[in-house]
Amino acid sequence: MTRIVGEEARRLILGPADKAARRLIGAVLVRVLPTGERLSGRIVETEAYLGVRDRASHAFGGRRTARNESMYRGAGVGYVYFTYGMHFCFNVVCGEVGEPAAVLVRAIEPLEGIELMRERRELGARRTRTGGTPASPAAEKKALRDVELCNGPGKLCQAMGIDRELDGVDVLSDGALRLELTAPVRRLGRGTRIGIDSAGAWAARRLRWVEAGSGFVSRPVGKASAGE
DNA sequence: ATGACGATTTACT
DNA sequence: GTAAATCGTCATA
Repeated sequence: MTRIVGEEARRLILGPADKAARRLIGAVLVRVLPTGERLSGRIVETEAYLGVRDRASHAFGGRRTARNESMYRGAGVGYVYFTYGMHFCFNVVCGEVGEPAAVLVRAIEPLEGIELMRERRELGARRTRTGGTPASPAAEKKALRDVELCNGPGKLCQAMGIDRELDGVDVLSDGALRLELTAPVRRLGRGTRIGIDSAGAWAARRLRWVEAGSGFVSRPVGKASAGE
């Protein structure tokens, strides 16, 4: 399948975050490790963070700090932040320079490097549970299925090795983290964003997008479960 | 300097 | 369903 990269891709994602969030479904995210090994996956779930008026956005009200500086650097920049004391989340910035709009990548369908992803996820999970001490027999038996490797914003960062060092990189250049667009995905589902309950009326906006029918999303849309 | 909290994940009842 | 883990960031003082 034809991959759209570089400046052509930048033009396609530049604009309102809701539009960019839809366009990014189906795009391929590629991580090139320092060893040269490749990890990649198709984006199957995104959320739009519209800009300074969006109460759920880190840039709400024009807030601009060291943490969210990348959001202001223009379309194609990656915004990686650390949260809950243990997880990273990855966004693709889609606004003009100075306008902090971005798309949170919430889930990908693993394509390349699946066994490396599994190692990272299982090691990480063990470390979280035991604080670095030897794992219990039960923990050692823990085996993650493919569908559990990247079905959440923190999980995919752990699997792909995305951390603070990749904050601010241009994902439309040939670097350690690359974005390759494909033809638009037709079958989309939408729902409300997850984990933003304190955002008032903005929490009700349906700014979350998934590839319809994908089994690799963090949670299905369209049901009355928490977060919908 | 301090305290509250988070665009999450996991385990447990 | 609920709670714990775990710490950088930010607003307040």
